[in-house]
Amino acid sequence: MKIVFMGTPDFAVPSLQALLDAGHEVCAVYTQPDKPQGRKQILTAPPVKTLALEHNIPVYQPQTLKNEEEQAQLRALAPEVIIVVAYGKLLPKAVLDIPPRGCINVHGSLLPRWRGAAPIQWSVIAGDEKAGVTTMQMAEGLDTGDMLLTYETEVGARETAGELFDRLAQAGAELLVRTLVELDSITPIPQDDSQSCYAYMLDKQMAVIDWTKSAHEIDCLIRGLNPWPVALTTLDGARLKVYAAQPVDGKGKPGEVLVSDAKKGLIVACGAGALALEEIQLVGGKRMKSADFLRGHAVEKATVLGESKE
RNA sequence: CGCGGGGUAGAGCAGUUGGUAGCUCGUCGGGCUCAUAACCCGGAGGUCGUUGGUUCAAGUCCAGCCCCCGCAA
Repeated sequence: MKIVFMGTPDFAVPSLQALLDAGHEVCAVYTQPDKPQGRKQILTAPPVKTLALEHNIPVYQPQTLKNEEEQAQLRALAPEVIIVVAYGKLLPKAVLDIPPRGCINVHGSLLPRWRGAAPIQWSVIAGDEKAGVTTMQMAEGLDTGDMLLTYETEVGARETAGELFDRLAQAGAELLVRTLVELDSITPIPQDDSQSCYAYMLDKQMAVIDWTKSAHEIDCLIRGLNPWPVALTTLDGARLKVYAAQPVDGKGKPGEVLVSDAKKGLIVACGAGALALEEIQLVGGKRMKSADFLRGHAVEKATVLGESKE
């Protein structure tokens, strides 16, 4: 099938690869403009662009698809269908109407739950037992199109958003190829709007751990924010990132250090239960196991995390 | 030249006003114990990121370079 592919981050890469492997004619790839990244602000190409260039596929990186010129160009490519995977831009109706078979989107959640920008992370943060990928026939609106196929999987008790992300990216690619094969026989299912919820973009503010919450809730937050932006708290006023933790038994004032031992690591009380911090990182320092951390940093028992100390 | 922290034994950290490199853990050997992530005794292990400079003498001062990391984007 003659396809225009729109996508940007790592999540979209397996899908594009799968389309190519399946022998589809990807005549163009649309992706976000290169952006400066990292400490040195180096202009970096999105992962999808890199893959496209390797296959000598023309790459377009318009700022917007809302103007007539971009739409005309897209029309000239005459795609049968447009595949959208985490492109990062809303497609105007004029664009949705270009391909005869419409636009098909791969979304990282079990719609209508978690429409929006960061569905996978929110699945983990919310403690959902199941997550998945949905392909849908795109409509105007944010992830509101009729559903085509669904892939469902359990979220591992210790799984991080990053791990789930990788699994779903792969599953999404397979689901996409299957969707195209079965397109004619699939009956689109409208979403039940009353069951929908939104996965807003993650920001650093929500990354701050509220120790009055239960150990389980905090654990989900930590896993959901790994590998980015990573859950935060403070130790004696210094910013401390928590990459991984494990719920354990324990009781105390929320945020209080119950155990600080070079062998047992750090155990911190939560609103309900406690968390054994496994991997942490202090400002400027390297990321390490909490036991390693304690060999070089003295943490008094009864210290309270999350308090800004004078 | 966006701001800032850091590179010292396998790991994590100290190292004061420049003067022969320390701590905790691990590791090896021995001991104790019904037992232990327990305890006791002893040992091994370091070109102090790199290059050059100042000095009688530099991990410690100065300059350049490499690498890691946090913030901001």
